[in-house]
This record gives sequence, structure tokens and C-alpha cells, in this order.
Amino acid sequence: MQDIDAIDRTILSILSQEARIPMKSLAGRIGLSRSATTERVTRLEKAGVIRGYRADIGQLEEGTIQAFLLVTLKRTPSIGVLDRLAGFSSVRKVSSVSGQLDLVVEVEVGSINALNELRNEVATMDNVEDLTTSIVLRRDIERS
Amino acid sequence: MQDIDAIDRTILSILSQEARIPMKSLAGRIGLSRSATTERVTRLEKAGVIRGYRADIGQLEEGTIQAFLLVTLKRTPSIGVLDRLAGFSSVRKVSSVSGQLDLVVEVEVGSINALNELRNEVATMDNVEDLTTSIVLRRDIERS
DNA sequence: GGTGCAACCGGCATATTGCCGGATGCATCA
DNA sequence: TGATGCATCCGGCAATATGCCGGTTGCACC
Repeated sequence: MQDIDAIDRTILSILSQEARIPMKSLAGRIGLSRSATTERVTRLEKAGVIRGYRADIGQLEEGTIQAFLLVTLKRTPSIGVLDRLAGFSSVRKVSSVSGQLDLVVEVEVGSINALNELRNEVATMDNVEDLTTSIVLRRDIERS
Repeated sequence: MQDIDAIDRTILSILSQEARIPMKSLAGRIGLSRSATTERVTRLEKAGVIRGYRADIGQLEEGTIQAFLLVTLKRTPSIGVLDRLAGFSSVRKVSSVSGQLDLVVEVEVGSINALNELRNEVATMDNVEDLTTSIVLRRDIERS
């Protein structure tokens, strides 16, 4: 049960695309009963493999300003910070990285004001030690 | 109805953290009936504001290593550096940013060795003043 | 062969959803 | 002013999904 087997991987790949799918439908797709499927999903949640379920929010308006927030934490890991980041619809991508930095956060906001607000919110989070903001001036290379 | 009002924003912020919450509970939290809440959510989905619902997976698949190269240039802009970066197939995205940094380069390589080679190549480019490498340990949030 | 255990299944009571008709507020316009 | 259209809201009912349970199976370990 410690292992993540092929069925678990199927579950994860389905849920990472359609998190609100009923357990019954999920069960049908992977060929298990509903109760076995529910047990597996519950186990994955408890084990921390599934951290939660998020709505994927598109841009609210003309989200044209993109920026990188380079975050150094006081302690790692910090689930609290990640959860709060996930709550901002302007947060597009968060990567935990090695080295001096801890998190690279890519954001997309509608205005400099919004960016400043977001920056402040993140900077004042408990576990955030340091925060550098870099606004994207130009996208030079972008490959699928 | 084209507008996204305060209630919609509340809905989005709740769903971006608990995407599997029953509509009935969501309705209770925002103080509307279930049917009105469902209508709003459906509208947000159709409008593309909600792009989907994703399970937040806490582990990374093996195989490719992703990293950020945070580049400071001696002079900006530097077409030469951009051209040479574009020549590496492992370079996925390059952003010119404001502030202390100049470029944020996202790369994807097959091994630590490949990353080190790439790092060396970039670090020794003429116009590169400073280079910080941060390996992505985990992708915490990713929205299309 | 007995015991413990993880994983599976189905069933029943309860909770949630999909879908409907109908009320309300509001702008438009003859 | 009163009729019309429309967006938004509400509650109700049947269909569906969930939570929770007991029971079965396969397997490792004495």
C-alpha cells in the first residue's frame, strides 16, 4: 500500500485533468468497484500524493503583466505558503527549486497595482523570508 | 452577466482551493441557493474563467530535469545571448525581466550532467555576468 | 490450518445533482 | 404606464452519487 501502482497512476492522471469527476465514473474508467476506487483515492489523499483539488482559473480580465516571484522560505517545505499561493488565481505556476531560492512563482496580473498587492501578500506570509519580484518585459523564447 | 462580481470572485477563490466541494456547501458559504450557485459556476465554466478542475499532485515523474537559470547580463539587451540560448533545444522558455535579474531561462534536460554542461555554456557566454541555477524539485502548481 | 491483513465487492440509508416551473427585479419601448 | 424580454434567483422532485457497513478473497507468516 506504500507503493503507487499502475492503477494509482491512472487515477492520478484522470484526476489531474478532471478533479470533479464522480468516484463512480472514475471507478468505471479504471475497472474497479466504486468502493475500491474511493479507498484508493482516500489513501492517496492521506499519503499526501494528492494534496487537494483546485479549480483552474483562466484570466479574469486582460491579465497581461507577467512576473516571477523568487521566494526564499524560512523553513521548507511550507504547505501553508503553497496553499495560500494556490488561492490566488493570478498564480500560474509554482516550482519548488533547489539552491538558495525555494520557490519560483509565475504570476499573471492585470495591473501593476495588482502585482504590488500580490507581492505584499506573499511577502508578509509567515514563512516567507525573502521575495524578489521580476516583471517580464518580453517573452523571448517560448516552446510548447 | 459578462461581469465577474464579488460573488463570482468568492466562488473562484473557494473552488481554487477545494475544487471537489459539493455545490450545496459552496452555496451555503456564499449565501445563495444551490441552483443559483450552480448556475454561476456553470456560467464561469462556459465563459472559460474556470478552465477545469485539477488534482494537485505532490510528486514529480522521473525522467526529465527542469531548472531555472537566473541570468544577470553585463549589458542589456543582449541579442547574442538570446540567439545562443535559442540554439539549445533544452531551453524551453526565456523571459526578459526587470530588476536585478535580466533573464529567466527555463530549461528541461535529461540528466544533471546535461544541466551542468548547459550551465557552463551559458555562464561563459560573453555578456553573462552572473548565473544562478535552481533545479525544480517539484511542480507545486501548474495552470495551463 | 489458523491468524492477520490489504484490497476488493455489493447494498442500503443519506446526501447531492440535474432539471424543471415559477417568482422577482430591472431595463426597454410603444 | 403597462407590456415584453431577460438575467437571476428560489424550491421541489426524481435520478444519481456518496458514506458507511459487513462480507469475500488472496496472500504472507507462523
